[in-house]
Amino acid sequence: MRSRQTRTAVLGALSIQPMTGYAMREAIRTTLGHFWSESFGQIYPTLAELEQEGLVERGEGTRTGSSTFALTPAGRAHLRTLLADPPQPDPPRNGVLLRLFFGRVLGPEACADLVRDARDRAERQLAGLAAERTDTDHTAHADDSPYWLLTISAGEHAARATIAWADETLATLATLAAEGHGGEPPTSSKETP
Amino acid sequence: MRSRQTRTAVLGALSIQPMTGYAMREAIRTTLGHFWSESFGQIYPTLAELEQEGLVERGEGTRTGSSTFALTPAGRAHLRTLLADPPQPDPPRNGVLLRLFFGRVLGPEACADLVRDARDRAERQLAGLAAERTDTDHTAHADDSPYWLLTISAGEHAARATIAWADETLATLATLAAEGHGGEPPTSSKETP
DNA sequence: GTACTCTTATATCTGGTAGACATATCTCCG
DNA sequence: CGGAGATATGTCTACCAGATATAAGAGTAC
Repeated sequence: MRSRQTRTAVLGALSIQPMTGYAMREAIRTTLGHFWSESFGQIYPTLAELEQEGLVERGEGTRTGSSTFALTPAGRAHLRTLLADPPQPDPPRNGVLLRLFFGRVLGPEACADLVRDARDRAERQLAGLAAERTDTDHTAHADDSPYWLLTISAGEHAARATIAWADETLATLATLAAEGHGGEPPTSSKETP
Repeated sequence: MRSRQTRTAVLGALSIQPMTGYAMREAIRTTLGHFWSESFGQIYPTLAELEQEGLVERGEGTRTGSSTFALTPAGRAHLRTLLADPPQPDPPRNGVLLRLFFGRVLGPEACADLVRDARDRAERQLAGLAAERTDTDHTAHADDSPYWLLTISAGEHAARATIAWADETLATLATLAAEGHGGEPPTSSKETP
């Protein structure tokens, strides 16, 4: 059985409106992008499974060979069950922190570059979320939008936290660099001088 | 070739001190746990690859059949290269936000439970990080510890952001519940009343 | 002193996933 | 009206995570 969380995302997307597999990927990428991701490799097999189980219905698409999927009543009931399941924790993987942890090998300046990049990304995300926030306010789905705004708010809190941490960290790294904890000698110098 | 980030984590761990595959998994789980994870399925094959390439050296372990791995000079140089690579963004997957996004189907009370759980987890993480912080201060690796503290600080910022967001969100959900946006009707009621 | 069990360490194996790739349909311009 | 590029759709493969099997050592009772 495919992961329950992917099924949740797929059924949830169809609970907003019927759509094709490709459209679903786009919707997930643009709207859920800051906290979720699915790839074709999951979406299509999952839709096929759900069709087998009678939880979604396949309809004609606009193009030959394409299909639009819609939620059946059974599918809607199943979605409620899935949403009530406890969330599965996903293993964290933060490439910036991994590099920073071994920062002594890399040196303070390179670490600072890394942190500045992360800060920039957070700023851009904050701007993107602000745009989404106004979009959501102007869009029709009045019953859903309060919940959508909660997820946007989560992204904003996280981004602001990243920015605050980055500023603190840059200050710390500056003093580290000044004190001459300059990391390991660069490759030009010998191991045994 | 196995993911460069896994190689980075493995070589980085050996840069602290030589260790066995099992010890490495433990070290990654306990020390890097709040921002990284690796499983045996990656660690052992990666170690074998790195040995082939002469980047690590296999030594005798304490038990029959066990091996201790140590960084070679070439391995240390390779680690520097890997750390300089730009971090790979990992696709986000936040189960709590996924459920909250479809919160209309689930109802405000169940959503509040979810958010309270997330808040509890963040509180516990904050406590754990505080413990790690004092540990790090008292441990020998003086050159590494400034960098380790930076990663701990990142975790603390993130956890505090989660707590602040949770408090805001719980207030919002309370008003939603009061206003009677009670989600979809429970399964007992009919679709067309 | 010896045999048995329980815990801990190590390695492999399987299902699931991400993203590259192949294919087909539209649209716009000549 | 025909063709080329853009866009939409679906499949395939290599890789990864975690569960599971296997083996060693320590402790305990007789």
